[in-house]
Amino acid sequence: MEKSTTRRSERLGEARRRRGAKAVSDVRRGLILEAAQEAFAELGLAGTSLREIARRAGYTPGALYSYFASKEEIYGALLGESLERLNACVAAAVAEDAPPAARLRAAAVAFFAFYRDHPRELDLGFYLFNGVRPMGLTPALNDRLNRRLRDALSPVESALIATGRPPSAATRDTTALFAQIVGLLVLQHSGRIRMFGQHAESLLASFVDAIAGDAPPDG
Amino acid sequence: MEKSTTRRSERLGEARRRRGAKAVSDVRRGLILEAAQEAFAELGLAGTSLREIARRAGYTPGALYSYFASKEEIYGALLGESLERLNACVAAAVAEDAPPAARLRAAAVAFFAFYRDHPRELDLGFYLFNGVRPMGLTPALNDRLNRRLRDALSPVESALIATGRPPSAATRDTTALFAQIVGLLVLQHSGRIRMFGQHAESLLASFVDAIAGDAPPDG
Amino acid sequence: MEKSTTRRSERLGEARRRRGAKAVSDVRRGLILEAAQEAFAELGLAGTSLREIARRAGYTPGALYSYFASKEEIYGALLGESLERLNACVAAAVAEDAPPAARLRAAAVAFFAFYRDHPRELDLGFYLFNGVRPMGLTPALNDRLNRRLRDALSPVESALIATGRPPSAATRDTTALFAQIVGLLVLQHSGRIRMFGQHAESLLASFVDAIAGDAPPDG
Amino acid sequence: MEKSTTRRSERLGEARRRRGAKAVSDVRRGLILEAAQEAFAELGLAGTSLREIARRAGYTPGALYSYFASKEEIYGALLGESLERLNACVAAAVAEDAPPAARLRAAAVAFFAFYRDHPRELDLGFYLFNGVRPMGLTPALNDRLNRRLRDALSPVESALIATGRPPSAATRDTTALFAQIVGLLVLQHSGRIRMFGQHAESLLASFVDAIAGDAPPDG
DNA sequence: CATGAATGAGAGTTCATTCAT
DNA sequence: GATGAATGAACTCTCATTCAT
Repeated sequence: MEKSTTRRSERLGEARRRRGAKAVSDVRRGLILEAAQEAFAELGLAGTSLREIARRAGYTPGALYSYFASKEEIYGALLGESLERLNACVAAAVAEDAPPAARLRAAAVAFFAFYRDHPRELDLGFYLFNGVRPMGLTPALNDRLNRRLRDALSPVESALIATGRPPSAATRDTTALFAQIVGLLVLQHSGRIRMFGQHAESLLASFVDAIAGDAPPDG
Repeated sequence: MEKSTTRRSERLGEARRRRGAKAVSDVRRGLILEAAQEAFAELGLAGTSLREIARRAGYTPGALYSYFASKEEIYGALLGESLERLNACVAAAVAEDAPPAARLRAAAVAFFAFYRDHPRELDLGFYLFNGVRPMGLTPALNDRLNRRLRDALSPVESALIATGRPPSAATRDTTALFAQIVGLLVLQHSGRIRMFGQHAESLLASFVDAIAGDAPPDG
Repeated sequence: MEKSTTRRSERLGEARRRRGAKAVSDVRRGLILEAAQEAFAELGLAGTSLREIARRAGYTPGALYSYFASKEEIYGALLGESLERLNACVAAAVAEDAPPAARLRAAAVAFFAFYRDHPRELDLGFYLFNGVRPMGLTPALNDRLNRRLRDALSPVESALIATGRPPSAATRDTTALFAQIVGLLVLQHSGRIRMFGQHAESLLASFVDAIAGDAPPDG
Repeated sequence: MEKSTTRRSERLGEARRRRGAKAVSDVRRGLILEAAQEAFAELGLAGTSLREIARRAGYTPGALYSYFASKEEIYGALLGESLERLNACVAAAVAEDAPPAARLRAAAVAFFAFYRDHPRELDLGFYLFNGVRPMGLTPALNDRLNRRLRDALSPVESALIATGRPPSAATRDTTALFAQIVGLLVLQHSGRIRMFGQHAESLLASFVDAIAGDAPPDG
C-alpha cells in the first residue's frame, strides 16, 4: 500500500506546491482586505473593528492574525491596494499621445475623481480619521506608500515638464495642484463646498487651466 | 450652627439667583472646555476620553453630564470656540485701511497660520464633519458653526470684491483659496509636502498672488 | 416644595457622609477580595481571571476597576491581607509569658500551619515575588509587604534573643528556620515529603529543637 | 530524474529504517526540548508559549504535536532532562573515596548549586509557577520523575548511612536537608534572603555541619 | 451639582489545540 | 512529518453613559 502511493511532494515539485499554497493564501488575504474595505466604507475607519472585519470575512477574530500581524497592518495593506488602484486609474486616464495640456487635465481629473468616488480611501490615505497624523506603519512600508503616492502624481509632473516648464517649477505646480485637489476633496466630503454654492469639478478645471495657461511662451 | 445659616436661594430673589447660577455654570462650562482643549492638544482626538477631560477639569466623569449632554456636544462646543478664535485671528490680521491685495494676503495667511499652529483644531472639524453629514451635531448648531466658518473667510471675500471682482467670482475664488489652504494644511500635516520638497507658506503666497494678480485691469 | 426639603448634606456633615461612603466602599472592596481569595483557592493563581473574580463577586468585569487599578493590584491587596492574617496567627499563638523555647516553637508551628492550611496564599507570595524582582508591585507596596513578612517572623527572632543568643545569630537562625519552613511547605505541597515517608510537622519540630537546644549553656 | 531515484525505504531493511527514523525523531525531539529549555530560561514558565518554543525550534506550532501530545508533556520531558542533569551534577561532585562527611557536603552543595544556577528548573521541578501543585503528568511519568529526584539525593543518604546513622534516621535527615535546600533556593530566588542580610551558601554549610556533627558517638 | 459605582459593550490580542493537505 | 489555517475561548482593560444618593 505504502509503496504504491506516490507522495504528493514527489508529484508536484515542492516549489510548485508552495506556490499554490501562497496563491490560495493571497486570495484569502485579498478577501479579508475586501471585507475590511467594505467595513471601512460603511462604518469609517474608527468604527471598524477587527471583529467586524472578521465577521464580514467569515472568520473568527483570531484567524485574521494568520494573515496580518495587527490591525494596523491591515490598514497598511488596504492603503497599499488603494494606492495601486489610484495609480492604475490615473495612468489609464492619460493618453500617452495626447498633448501635454490634455494629459495634465486628464491626470488631475482622474486623481480627483478617484477619491471623490471612494471617499473612505481619502481617510485612509490622509489619516483624516484620527488626527491628521501618520499611523503606525513601519518606516519601510511608509516609504513605499509615499513613493506610490508620488507615482500617482507623476503623470501630472511629466505633463508639466512636457509643456516646457523647468523641473523645479513642475514639482512646485504639481504640489500646488495636489493641495488643491486634496482641499477640494475634503471640502466636498464635509459639505463645505455646497455651503459656498460651488462645484468642486469646475474649481478644479479652473485651477488646471490656470496652471496650464501659465506655461512659458515657447511651451 | 448649621441650622442658623440662611440658604442662598432665600436671600436672593429667584431671578437674580438664576442669573447668578447661570453665570457660575457658564464659568464652569468654560473650565471644562479649557481642560478638554488642553487634553486634545496633548493627546489628540482619539486619545482623549471623557474621563481624561473630567480628570483635568477636576471633576468625575458623570459631572460633565451636568454641562454637556454627550461627548460630541463637548466637541461641538470646542469647535465653536475654535471658530471664534479663528475669526478673531483673521480679523486681527486684516488692517482695514490697507489695500485690498494686502488684506487678501493677510487674511489668507492668518487663516492658514491659525490651523498650522493649532492642528488639533483642524482635526475637530474633520471629526465632526465626517462623512457626508455632520455627526452628533444638532442642525442648529451645525448651521451656526458653518456660518462662523464662512465669517472667518469673509475678509478674503471682501478684499476680493474690493479689487473690483464681481461677487460671484469673489465667492468662487474664496472657495478655491479655502480649498488650497485646507489642502496645504492636510499635506503639511501628513508630511506630504516635505515629500515634494516644498513649503506650504510659499505655495500659499503664490496662490494668493495668482488670485490677486488676476483682478480685472481696472480693479 | 423645594424649600421644605432639607438637603442630605445639611443633615449629615459632609465629612460624616463621606466616611460612610468610604466604609461602604471598603466593605465592597473586601467582598471582591473575598471572591478573589475563593477563586484563587479553587482555581489557582493562573486559573483565576478578572472575569472569574467579578463573576463570583457579582460584578461585571469593568466594575472591579472602581476598586482596583489592575489585576496585580488585587493580587497585592490579597497578599497584604494574607500577611495580616499570618501576623495575627503567629502573634496569637505566642503566649508572652511562656519561656523562650516554647515561644519559639509556637511561633514556628503557627507560621508553618498557616501556610499548610492555606496553601494558595503561599502561591500568592511566590507569584508576586517571582524572579529576582517583584512583579507589578509599586516599590512602596513591595516594601510594606516585605516588612509585614519580617514582622511575622519577629516572634521567632525575639524568642531566640530571649534565649541569650546574640542578635546576629538570632537573625541567622531565624532565616534558617524560615527556609526550613518554606522548604517543608513546598515539599509537602508537591507531594515530595510523602515520597520520603516523612512528616513535615515532625521534621519542623526537630529543627526547632535543634535550634533551641543550640542555645549557649547560660541561656 | 525523480522517477529514477529509489526510495530510502526500499534500500534499507524495514527494521533498520525504523531504527533510523526513531533516531532522527529522537534528535528532533531533543532539539525541540533544547529550544523549550532556552525559552523557559529566558521567559519563565508562564511567559513561554507553545508558539514560542516552536518558533525557536524552527517549527510551526502544529508540528510539535508530532513529538509531544501536549504542552504539559513538554514540561514533563523537560523536567525529566533537568533531573538527569541534576543527577549527573550531584554524582560528579561526590568523590567516592572521600570520607562520608565530605561526600555529604559535596552532594548537598552540588544539589543546591544546580538549582541556584538554573533557577527556572526549580520552577519546573517544584511547580512553583502555577500554584505549588503537580501538573498534568501521567502517574507513570510522575513516578519516574520522583524516582530520579530521589536518586539525586541518594548520595546524601548514602553518606549519612556511611557515618553510621541508621537508615531511617538517614532518610529523615536527607528529607530535612532537602527541605532546607529547597527553602533556601526559594528564598534566594525571591530576594528574601537578602532581606535578612544572610547568605544561602553559608546557611547551607551550617546546616550540613549540624547534621554531620550530629552523628551518633559510635558512628 | 457632584459623586462613586455600575453597566454593557467592545477593544485588540494571545493561546493551546486540531486538522486537511 | 510538517504546514498553514482555523477555532473558540479567553485575556485585561477602556469606554461613554446612567443613576441613586
